[in-house]
Amino acid sequence: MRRPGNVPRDKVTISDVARRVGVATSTVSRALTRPGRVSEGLRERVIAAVAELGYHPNPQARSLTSGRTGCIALMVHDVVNPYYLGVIRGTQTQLRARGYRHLLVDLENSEDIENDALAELPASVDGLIAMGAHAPDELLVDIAQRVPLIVINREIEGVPSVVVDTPSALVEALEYVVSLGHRRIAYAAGPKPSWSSRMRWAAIEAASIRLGVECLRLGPFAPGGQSGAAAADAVLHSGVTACIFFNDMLAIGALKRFAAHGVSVPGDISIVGCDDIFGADFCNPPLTTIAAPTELVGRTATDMLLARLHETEHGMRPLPLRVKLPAPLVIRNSVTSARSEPPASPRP
Amino acid sequence: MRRPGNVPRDKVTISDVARRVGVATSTVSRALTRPGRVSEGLRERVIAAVAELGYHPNPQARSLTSGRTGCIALMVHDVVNPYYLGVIRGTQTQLRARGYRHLLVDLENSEDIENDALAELPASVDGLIAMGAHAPDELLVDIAQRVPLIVINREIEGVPSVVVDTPSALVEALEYVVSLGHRRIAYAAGPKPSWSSRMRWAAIEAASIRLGVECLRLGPFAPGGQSGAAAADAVLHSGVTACIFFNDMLAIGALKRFAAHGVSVPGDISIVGCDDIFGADFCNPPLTTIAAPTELVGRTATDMLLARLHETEHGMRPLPLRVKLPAPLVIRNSVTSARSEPPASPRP
DNA sequence: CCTCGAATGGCAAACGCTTGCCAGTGTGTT
DNA sequence: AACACACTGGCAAGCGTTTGCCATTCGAGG
Repeated sequence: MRRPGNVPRDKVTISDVARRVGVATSTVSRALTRPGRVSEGLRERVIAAVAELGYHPNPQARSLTSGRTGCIALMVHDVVNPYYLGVIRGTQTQLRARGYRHLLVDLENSEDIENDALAELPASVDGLIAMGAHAPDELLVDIAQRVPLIVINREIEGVPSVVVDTPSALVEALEYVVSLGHRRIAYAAGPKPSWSSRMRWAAIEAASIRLGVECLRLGPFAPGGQSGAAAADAVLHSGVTACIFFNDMLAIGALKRFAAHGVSVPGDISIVGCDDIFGADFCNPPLTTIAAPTELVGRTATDMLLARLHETEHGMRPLPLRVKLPAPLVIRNSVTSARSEPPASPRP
Repeated sequence: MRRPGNVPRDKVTISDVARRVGVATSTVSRALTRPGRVSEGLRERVIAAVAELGYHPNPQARSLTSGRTGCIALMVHDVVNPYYLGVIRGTQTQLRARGYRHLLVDLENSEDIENDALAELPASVDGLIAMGAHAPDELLVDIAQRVPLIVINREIEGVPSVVVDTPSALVEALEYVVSLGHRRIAYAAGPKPSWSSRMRWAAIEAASIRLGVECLRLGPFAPGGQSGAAAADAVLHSGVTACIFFNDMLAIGALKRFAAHGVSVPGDISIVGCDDIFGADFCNPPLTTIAAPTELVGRTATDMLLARLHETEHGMRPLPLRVKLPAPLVIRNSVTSARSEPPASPRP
């Protein structure tokens, strides 16, 4: 499949194809993008010429006229957090299947970057999926009016969203922990602006009151692994016998710290994570956690976005604005019965 | 021609700015993109008008004429593999700093998708970073002539590359394992078309001959976690006392299988992984592995690509074609001295 | 004073494609 | 036979920028 003279092939444009077939460029364009708008025979001849010439439509030119870029942006707060992996895969798969491209925007945990992205992106993509955005509601609502937007793990009036129902599962987790005899429990909170963390705490707090157990709120902690150490220390000093962590990153980070301090999990302290990220099943001990259906989240968000895109085109009726996906509590080995006495202070 | 879709007509274009300032659009364009081409005073007035009107250049139109898209694609074989996380972060950071956008293309482990991507992408991006590409050399060389391309973890005549020197570290690992008394060792290979896996095996094989130990080649195995189980079984049946795995995904997958079979690591069998992915440090036991500097890999590849882009523009001298990054062997707890006898056969 | 060239800004032609509108051709209906 | 109309394809006007080239201005050297 080598080309004559191995000279870089000149750009072949739609008019080359048109000339080859002996029709107008508009006809080629329609043959390629409006199935049914041209006769089948012509269409085949066009396809043949396209293949023969090795024609690839220029996406820039295409989007300049059509106003569509064929590109969807996914904003995540921190690619390095494996939590996003599933979501990325989910959106990617779905997008690819529908012929869209995937712009991944890593916010690197920075609100400045988030603001920049939110300002620049709407002009270059057909739609936006924002995950764990920290921006204020109004900004997001504003953006949603200019470009189809789906937010993940956050609910805003007027912006379609998909959230995973971790609060319910967290309540279940709390009940489970309490049923094992724990009476003093902590919640290691995620970042202040995190909608998820607020929801999680609200659910846990309410449930702990209902169950008549004491539940402390620790933190906030950054969601990265290093903060896990700080969280672990806070947990230790709080004197609780069990702790629910905002997410698995934190929990795993804490696990390492506990190990370093010689604190046994779940012997000395029981912990439950959240999200069931990569690693939660093979850390030591394997983490009892809430399994977020991340890939499904990605697929669902993408479907909603795509549906929205086509809704505009075909004047369909509005689609569901909010989807809440269930997340099962998965019990592994990081929780056990409370001992009769509070845990010893950290050993050397 | 009506505007497509029913987009609110609030688009501010360059001619709005031009009108506001009282100059031609070409002048606005130059004020914005050719510093020094217009007088400083005018430039400031343009900037002011831009801010006042809330003008954002239309990226599509811009790239149509300029031929630049401001977009770089990163192709990875499987986003779900945490190995890529660091690389993604590295490219992302660097790209952002230089004002480029980041198209993430997940190949979903499919060569079809890889081929599609390789065919479509060059038209829509300014440059390409391909990680662990399976495509034949010629195709990659061909593409490299049309669009700046950097390959990661693969070396091809005529295509700039950055590779991690895992083979050297693997030799070191082998020496380490042998020094601990192991004499029958296995290498659980990665996918057939993987350049990395071939290089790794070549290095290990040569070293094992030099060291006078027996080294079996098992596999190939897909790099995903599930294949770890198959790999574990193969290892068990091969009767070796130690195994070096193509990567940590495989090793961790095997670890789970070993645990399920009641085979102790490193008691019954010693294992070493490769890459030091997220999780390698907190699995059970923590994995002795080769720490690939993934984020550095991403940054380096990006720098090379960007340099190449500007080299073309400014006629600079050619840049380094190949970079090889060292990867340290990190010793944790999955390797121990060989027992005097070969391990027992798998227990139920 | 004249000439020359750097500095500055404008004109208009692309860039490659999509799409509203129109014209020519059949086919079915009355 | 006349008419309506669906079906095809072509024309040409953009889409919002960039950029090659030309015109003007202005200061300095001759």
